[in-house]
Amino acid sequence: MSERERSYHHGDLRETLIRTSLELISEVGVHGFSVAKVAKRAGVSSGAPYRHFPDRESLLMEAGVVFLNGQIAEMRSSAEAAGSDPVDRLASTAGAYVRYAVDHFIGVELFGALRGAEFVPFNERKREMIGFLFSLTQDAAPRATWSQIPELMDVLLAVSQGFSDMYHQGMFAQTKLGRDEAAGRATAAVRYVIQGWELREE
Amino acid sequence: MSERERSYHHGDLRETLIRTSLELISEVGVHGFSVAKVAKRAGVSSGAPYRHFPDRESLLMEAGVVFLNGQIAEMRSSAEAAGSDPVDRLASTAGAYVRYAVDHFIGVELFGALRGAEFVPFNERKREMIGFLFSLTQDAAPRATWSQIPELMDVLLAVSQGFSDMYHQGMFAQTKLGRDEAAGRATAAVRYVIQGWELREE
DNA sequence: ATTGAATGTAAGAACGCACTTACATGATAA
DNA sequence: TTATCATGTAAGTGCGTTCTTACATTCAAT
Repeated sequence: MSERERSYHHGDLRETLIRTSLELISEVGVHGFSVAKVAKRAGVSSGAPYRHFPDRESLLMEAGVVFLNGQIAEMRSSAEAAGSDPVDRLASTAGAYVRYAVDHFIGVELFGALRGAEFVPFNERKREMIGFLFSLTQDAAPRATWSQIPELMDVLLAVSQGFSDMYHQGMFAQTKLGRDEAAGRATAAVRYVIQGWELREE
Repeated sequence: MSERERSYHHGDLRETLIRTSLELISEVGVHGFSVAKVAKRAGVSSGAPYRHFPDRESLLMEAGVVFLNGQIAEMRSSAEAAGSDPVDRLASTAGAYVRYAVDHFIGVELFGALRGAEFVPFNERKREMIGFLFSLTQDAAPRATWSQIPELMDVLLAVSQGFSDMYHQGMFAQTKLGRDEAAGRATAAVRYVIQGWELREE
């Protein structure tokens, strides 16, 4: 493979560029992502990516799709590992969300950059994640009506995304917070939210 | 004043640039902020801002300070208006946080851009806000130990910041969410968190 | 073996950016 | 009035960006 990477024709540049994009983003953030940097890091000329992606956004979107795939997979396996209690499953999933986002240095900005109807595969993955969270939330809050579930889910998403972004931007009151601590706080916060929601007055 | 703005010497360019920066940011976000755009919008040459600010970051920081001042003021008056119940005060403050952030289109990215010891006035305002939230949290969760308060406060910040950023990036499950609805959900979420936290097992 | 398509390179156009320099203007104070 | 200084302008430097164009190389099918 490393021999192939040295030859004139790379052989697998498309996938390499996507992987390299995620690697770059994990260091400089979505905001610092650029086609030129990715190309340089992949050891290829700055025009080469345009043989595989029509423009910058398309490459970013493909990377975003791979990111969401990985995040969803982590969330699913984390829910599985949490056992059968629905609140455990939901809380654990939120922790996985934060861990994955922190590890990849990807925050809410990705969703801002790829908002719009033109990013079809990304939107599909987004819907998949939302559907998964929806069913988890449904199980964890069985008293919730059909219209309350998205509201509750938005709270849980806000907590998870908030922790990810705050970590990502060094915004915690007491710094020195590790990845797993941040994720742990998110799982605890989800429990608080669910428990507090259960005893609201309607 | 409009006469003054037309004359060769503006007369109050420094303050105008700060106001214009916030106006620009509220439309294009912190990421889209640039000295050139601010200068153009203020009707002044692109070099003029450098008579008042040494570099881009300094202007951004001054705008950030004004933003935080306004946000803190809104939070304080919102807490005041909420009455004497400490949970009401805290929840209402979170709503004010979200409303102000949404109105100004400023999210967690600002804290990322202005992280660092060199931004002294900004850090002072940050500390002021944290101190205010700390005391509110303390009142709302009287059972919390000294070390638990920052943890709980981080959850509340994550919720508020998460709602702001998600709104800001169009990331809600059901869109068509207005500013006040987003803020309302944040206040509700804070209540859930506090109530859920109160009945945790230690 | 030859040819054509896919995929790489090198170079550069066109742009926006932060910031600088030389000069112009106008307020202020002697 | 005149000199000084703060504050504006015009123009430009240098960089990084996206994306294009003309050409080079290699692979694959005939």
